[in-house]
Amino acid sequence: MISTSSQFSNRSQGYRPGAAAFPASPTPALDCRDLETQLPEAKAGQRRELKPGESLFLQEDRIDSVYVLLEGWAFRYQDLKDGRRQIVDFALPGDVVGLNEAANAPYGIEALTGCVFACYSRKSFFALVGRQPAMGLALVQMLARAEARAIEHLTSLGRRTARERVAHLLLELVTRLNRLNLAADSKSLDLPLMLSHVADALGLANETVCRCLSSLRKDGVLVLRERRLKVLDLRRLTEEANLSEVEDDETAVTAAPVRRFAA
Amino acid sequence: MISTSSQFSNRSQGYRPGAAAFPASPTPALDCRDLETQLPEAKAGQRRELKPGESLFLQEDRIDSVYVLLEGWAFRYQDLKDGRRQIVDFALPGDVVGLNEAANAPYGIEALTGCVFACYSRKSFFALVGRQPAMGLALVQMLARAEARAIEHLTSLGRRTARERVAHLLLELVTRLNRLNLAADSKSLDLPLMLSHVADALGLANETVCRCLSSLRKDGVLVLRERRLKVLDLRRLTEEANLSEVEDDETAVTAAPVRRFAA
DNA sequence: CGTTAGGTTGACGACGATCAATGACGGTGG
DNA sequence: CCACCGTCATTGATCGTCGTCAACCTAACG
Repeated sequence: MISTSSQFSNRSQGYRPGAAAFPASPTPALDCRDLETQLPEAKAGQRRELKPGESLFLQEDRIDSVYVLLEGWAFRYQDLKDGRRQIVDFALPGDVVGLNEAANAPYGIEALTGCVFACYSRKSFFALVGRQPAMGLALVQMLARAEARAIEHLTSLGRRTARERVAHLLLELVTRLNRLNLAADSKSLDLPLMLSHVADALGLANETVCRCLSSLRKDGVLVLRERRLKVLDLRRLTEEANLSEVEDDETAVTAAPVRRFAA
Repeated sequence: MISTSSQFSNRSQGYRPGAAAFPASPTPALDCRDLETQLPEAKAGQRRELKPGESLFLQEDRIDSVYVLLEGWAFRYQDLKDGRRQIVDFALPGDVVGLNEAANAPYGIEALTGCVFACYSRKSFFALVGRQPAMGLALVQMLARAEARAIEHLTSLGRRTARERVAHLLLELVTRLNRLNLAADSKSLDLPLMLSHVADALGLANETVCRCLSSLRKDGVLVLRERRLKVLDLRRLTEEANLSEVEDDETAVTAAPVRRFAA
């Protein structure tokens, strides 16, 4: 192989030189976590706390509430009869679960870290959101981003190689965490993921994920160890991810992060 | 080959003997096509007609309208730079596209058959839907079904074998067409799909799809030839599909079809 | 008829799954 | 303190599913 690990610095500089001029973010600087801080009548919303590994609900459970994830990471998954598991997506603070589903959920939700959810009845959730136009807009845009992610995820599983899938998922998570201001800095952040989570999200075996990560490390793209991800070469990572033809500026790592109200 | 076409009848009988007692469908007997028939003020909605292979919009196009598919089949897809294509889902009459997306769509929509769409501005669409509670409910349930399909699709690509994927997709389409009363009978129906569509939807090569279909035919499960699908053994097909742990009754083939208003 | 698009089948190889062994780490109890 | 254990990460060896390449077939059409 080619020696790859000796020249990080010249790569990590200069990513997207033109990106300094990215447009001012048109997204409202709030998300559904702000229901509570914005609207006093939302205070009634009950809390639900989960420890890592606990479930918010199970596949087939009846869902009558809407949950806003306030803190922590969770994931949606679907199990097959033979024990195979597919992780559908990861939920980060500000994400809403239980919104679209009628009657019985076709999937379960499990906490990855300690989680805090705000619980609303469907009716009161919509009433609250409707009370503030900016909140409705934020919700619609959040759902649109979730759908875009779902489609990219589908494309990953259908048409990307193992290495591309791993790169793509990590890039997605870096992007989302940066948007939320949850990254230590824009290149280094904590991911509460085990290999098996990545594998179950990407339709791969643990060993394959491990090999891809080793190989990406060997090539100087990133380092993922002990729940900590360092992106060494963001441009390379973006190339490795093999994004769809046209990638929204919205989803670029450099997008303006959400500014929190009442921090 | 083995002769496969000689014994349909004994198989197609007797599927789910207990299913005669399936509950009365709680779903409202209408979908977004009924916006026009139900609400005179919706007549203003413009039409857009597409021939097979034409695009409603392309990946990256700016979407400002909501489209209700009135007739025909279409599909959403995403392309990678290297030319690989992933079909995200198929749209059937009554489905709505352009609803969730903010700004630029991360995918394109292409007509599979001749298609007729009703076009609404986002605002007027929501205004119309809001005018009739049953319509809002129908819309929410349609979206919930679409999401459930998306998750099953994701699970297919991530965790099902090629044969399972093919069986699963065909079962899904049979189910949807039956619900819409678009099947000649419940076991035989027209699918305007080429091998490449199935392959692109399932993340497989054309040849692999072809082999799976041959093998399913050899095993007496189904016959797909010349755009016509005959399900010979629905129970077997369901097993082959390797459904997720708990399958909603809602999605069973035997579910009550939508009753159309003002046919 | 020739041409083309799509479907079918075979041969072969590659990517990733599986199986297995080992290592690193943290917790627990002696 | 250290042996013991369980969990998870890592690496190697081997195997199988499915992708790729190629040839051929069929039907539609000009």
